[in-house]
Amino acid sequence: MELNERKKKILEVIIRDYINTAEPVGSRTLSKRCNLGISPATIRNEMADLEDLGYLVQPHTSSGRIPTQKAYRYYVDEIMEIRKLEKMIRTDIHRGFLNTTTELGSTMDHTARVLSQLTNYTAVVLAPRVTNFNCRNVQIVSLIKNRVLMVVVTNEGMAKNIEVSLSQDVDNALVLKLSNVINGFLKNTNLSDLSSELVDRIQEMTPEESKLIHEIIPHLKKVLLDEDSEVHSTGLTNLFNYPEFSDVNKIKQLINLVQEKQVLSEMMTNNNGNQVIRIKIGSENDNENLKDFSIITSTYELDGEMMGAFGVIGPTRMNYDNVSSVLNYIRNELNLHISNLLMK
Amino acid sequence: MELNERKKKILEVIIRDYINTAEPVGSRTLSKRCNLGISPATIRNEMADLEDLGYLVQPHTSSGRIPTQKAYRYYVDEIMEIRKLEKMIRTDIHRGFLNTTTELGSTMDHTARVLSQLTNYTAVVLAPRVTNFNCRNVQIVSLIKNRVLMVVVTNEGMAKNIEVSLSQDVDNALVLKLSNVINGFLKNTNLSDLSSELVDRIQEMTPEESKLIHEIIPHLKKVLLDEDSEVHSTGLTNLFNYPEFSDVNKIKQLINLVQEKQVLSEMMTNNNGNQVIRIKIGSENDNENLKDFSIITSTYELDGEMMGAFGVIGPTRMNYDNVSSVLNYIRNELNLHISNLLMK
DNA sequence: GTTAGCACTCAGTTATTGCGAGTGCTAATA
DNA sequence: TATTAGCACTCGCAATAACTGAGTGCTAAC
Repeated sequence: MELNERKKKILEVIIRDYINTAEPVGSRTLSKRCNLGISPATIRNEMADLEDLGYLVQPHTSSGRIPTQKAYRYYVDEIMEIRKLEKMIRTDIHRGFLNTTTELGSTMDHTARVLSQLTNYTAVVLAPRVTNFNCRNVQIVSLIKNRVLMVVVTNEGMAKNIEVSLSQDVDNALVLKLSNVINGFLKNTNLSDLSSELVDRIQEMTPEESKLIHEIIPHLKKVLLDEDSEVHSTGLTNLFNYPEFSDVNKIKQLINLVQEKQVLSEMMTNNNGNQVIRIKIGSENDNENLKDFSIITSTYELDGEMMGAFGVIGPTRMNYDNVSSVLNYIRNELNLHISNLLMK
Repeated sequence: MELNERKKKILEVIIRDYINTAEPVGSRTLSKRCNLGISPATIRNEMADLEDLGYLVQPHTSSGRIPTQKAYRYYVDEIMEIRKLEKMIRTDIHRGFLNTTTELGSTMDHTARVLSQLTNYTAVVLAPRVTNFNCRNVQIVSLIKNRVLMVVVTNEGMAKNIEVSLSQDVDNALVLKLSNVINGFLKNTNLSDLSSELVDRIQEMTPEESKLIHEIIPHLKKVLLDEDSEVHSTGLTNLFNYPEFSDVNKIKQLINLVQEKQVLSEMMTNNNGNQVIRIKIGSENDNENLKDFSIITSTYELDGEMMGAFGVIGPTRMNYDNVSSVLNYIRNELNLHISNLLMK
């Protein structure tokens, strides 16, 4: 399956050209562009070979060739290299991160914005999921009458808020009591372990407290397990400028995809292979709505532990090396920034 | 400018028909549909009159007529009536609100979803802005090292969270001190009045406290004044099904509009005329991006005071009476629900 | 005032043609 | 043997022409 140098070169030029123009590439254009000093006729022969091998197809008999998914995969694996970004862009990005506010959510938004600007595709960023971490403490703030706000804080200093209406009004004393009880069983437990059985183990509760706690737990669970709020995306309209998205149905498909935050979230976190930059091309994606797209993702970490993911969605005719290079750099920046923001 | 009964009837049928089909209405079709027992020829005469008066236009010489913006305005003002929704739908909506969780944000989301489902257009809901209310107290939760979370609670029991990184680490004692100081000047002040001068009036501060407070204030301002988080919208893709949105540019325009949350927010709250249901047709909208759309909005209240707004964006060929009727009912439900949720 | 009849208009569809970019094949060439 | 020039062929696409039909305005009769 190994291609000789010339075939490889020709394939590379075709892919690069098609990524830029979205037009099928013909032998004449190619002959001028690839600087190999070979005639269109020779190139035609090579192209026919590449077509036999499954790297190229013709949209119709008398047109130029376009790369197949297999070609993109070959390009990604064997040809392209992750570049170091230009100094100027690097410092731009770096400064941008320094200027972001101190809130986690806005850092995520910023990342998404930078990603979509630098790539001209749609960016998705997943914030760290609070349920991956251990609870340090829970603070309860009385709002009014029977409503309270619970603030769950992890050891790393991440916070999540849950509003709850209880079946009875609360006063300061009750807030304090509830607070003690909840802290009693949540402290230092992993937030994904939240279960009612856990609560039952606590013995020192009055019936009243027990009742209220059992009202609270479902809310707590629901909000903590809710993935939607962790998904930040931008640059949806970027894609509309590409000719492959002049079809309204494809746009619909895309919008639906981006709105299904849970699906996005799953898709970006299932990391098979442990590569730093993961590339899924067209039908390599499990999700049906993504069959026509490519997605490149990466992750950011804190003390070597995966915190979240981020990536870019675009057409299969995606500028793979630029996106990979950008992701690679952003990853470093994000790691840096997150470790300043959170602490283990 | 007053139209006689027959012209009025004809105009009504044309508008209704065009709203349903998006096709220009011809005299023959109309003659069958309007049951006035008049021939196409007569209708042609009447239509010519209506065109002269500015209520109708022909897309091209030999086609049927479509209503002008003036016609829609006439329809809205003089013809249509706000209906009472069917019993079944009413109870459906009512039950839906009862089932929403106790959190304000999710009530807003639910409202948006119901609106877009019932109207098949795009729904926008504005949550109450915390800056319209008086602060009851501020709670500070230490997150980690130099980071704290401030929870601002209003007298009505609304809460807003602000994450802040300070220039130095905080311990419990410092949190308590800061908490006292901030409560000292925020308690019972209107949250929009937040200014640095306010802070200067407080005398009993150590230089350290003063420094930290001055670090906090800008964040506080920024988050409290931020309107973006108050805007909930759904049903963007609903509009794509209408033939007027088969054009990608119009879709882009729409998406940009919905993403500019601040603009949306302003647009929906500037209430000139104090009507319960406000209808803006096409170019009646100030915003350039909305010139091709119609928007119907309403507001919800607590103790007679305006809390927020909600509404529907659609084509100028909008089903004005259905949307108005739905908004009218939702308004009541929302008022009810909000007064259960918040308290004055 | 209303209507039937008729000539006219014009967007949209279908059919026809010509163009051009591109191919595969073959025979000549290095 | 690999490369290339030449040539006939293919086929999408754009431009043009012809056709269709829904709808109009006008006029004359009712």
